[in-house]
Amino acid sequence: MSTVRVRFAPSPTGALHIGGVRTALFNWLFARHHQGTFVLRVEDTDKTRSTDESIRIILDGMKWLGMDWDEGPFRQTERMDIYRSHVERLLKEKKAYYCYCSPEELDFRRKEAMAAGRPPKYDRKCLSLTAPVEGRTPAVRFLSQDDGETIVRDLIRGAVTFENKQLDDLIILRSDGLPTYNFAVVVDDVTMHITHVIRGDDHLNNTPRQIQLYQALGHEPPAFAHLPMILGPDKTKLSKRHGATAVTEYADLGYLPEALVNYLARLGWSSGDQEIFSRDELIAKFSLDNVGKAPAVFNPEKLVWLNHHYIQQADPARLAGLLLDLLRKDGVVQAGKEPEGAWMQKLVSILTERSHTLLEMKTSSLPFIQDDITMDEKAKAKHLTPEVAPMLSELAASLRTLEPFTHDAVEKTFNDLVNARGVKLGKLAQPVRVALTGGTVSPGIYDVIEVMGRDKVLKRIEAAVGMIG
RNA sequence: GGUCCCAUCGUCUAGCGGCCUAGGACGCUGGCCUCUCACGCCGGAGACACGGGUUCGAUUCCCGUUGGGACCA
Repeated sequence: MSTVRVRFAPSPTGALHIGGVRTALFNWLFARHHQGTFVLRVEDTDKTRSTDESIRIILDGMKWLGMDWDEGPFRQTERMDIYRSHVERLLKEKKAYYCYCSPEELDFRRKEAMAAGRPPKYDRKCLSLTAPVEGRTPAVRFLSQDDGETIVRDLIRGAVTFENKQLDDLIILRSDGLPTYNFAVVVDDVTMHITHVIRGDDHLNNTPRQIQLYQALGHEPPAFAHLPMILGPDKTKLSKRHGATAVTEYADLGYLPEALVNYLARLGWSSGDQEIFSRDELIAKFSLDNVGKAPAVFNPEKLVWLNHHYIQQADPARLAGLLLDLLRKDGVVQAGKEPEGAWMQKLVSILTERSHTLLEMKTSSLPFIQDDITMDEKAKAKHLTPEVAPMLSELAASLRTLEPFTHDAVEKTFNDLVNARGVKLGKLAQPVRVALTGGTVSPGIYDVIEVMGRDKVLKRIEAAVGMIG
């Protein structure tokens, strides 16, 4: 079997989109599974909408997700000579012809055809031309077959048949000298020796034309695999109005790349009942045979669940680093004045369990990092009442001299205190929690006290007592 | 409008003629655990779009209908 060569070919006209990432992922997994080559190609012929900034964002997104490429990134704008020489060849072989029709004329005739109930297909007016039309720059059209049918043998859909008479002579080179999408793709895939074209479903209708181009160019078409689309909750094509759709946004929202990869892999692909896949498992188990045909709705809740799972699995040192990045970004922590690494890891370890995203973790870390807390008035009214003040004072007194200042020792202090007073633990723990964090939700109170440290703890309990005053 | 694709719980999916009174996961929900919130554990509700065939037997094969999507303009 020949070596597998696949490609991902995004247009740099904006952010790296979730749908695009899934396509990239399946190509990447396919390549890695078969120990093949993964080519990255930037389809930037649309000069008005393509930007270098977009290219950078796309490459960053790929790197963030751990999808490395073996060749490229190639840019179509650097390959114009290649497209033109292929156009020349087709013209010479009479497989293409110049077309001088203006957009207005084409539009008029199209409407005319439709009004007459005929398919709006190019009428080959210019095919019979023997001399150039004065004062006009021609486009080049591909002379397609009008008899028989073209069959797309798709690895996911099976054989899909198109009648050739439905296909019209597509423009391969525009009058401004730029190749059209369908032509550039074919030339690129031929010259880059792509063996498997794995792409979105939205290109299935383009495929028969492309197959004809392969044939005209004298090349065997690659294998095709058309992936089902990813839809928004309203079952239409995923787009901006569905919320976050760019990979970078997920990074900013506090998602781990492995969570996004795992989630995207399971969108349209499955391996029995398994939900959690490591990168290596994905590579080992990925197969086009297990890709579904139906479009999939993007479900943010399941992504959150996976993210939570991967946060639990992640190395605390790594999480501490990511958390620090977020804190720095918000200006909560200044560069050069970061808390000690070991302490950050301890903090992370008590926050991990209830963090579904890094953003959540950042929020819950604030009482431990900042000098001041934001007091939730409702929590204060409910828990910081006059009758708990003496108990809080007593606790502060005990904690002032407690050695060692650890989870277990703090626990003993709490137990002694509530036993002596004959109250339930919650009667003490909740007021302390509110005093220390400003709210009613936090990790276990002994953990909170140990990690927060004696100074902050005493200061805040005393402040709470003062507030009850 | 034409062409093409698709159709299992709300969502992601398993199922490739009998193992299915349809399995798993997210979400929802009842309970347990418990210093709060989570986590975790145990339980529950919840789907084969419809109609014809084929077959001893259809979620599974074929046809049609309906519904959704994409592409071309």
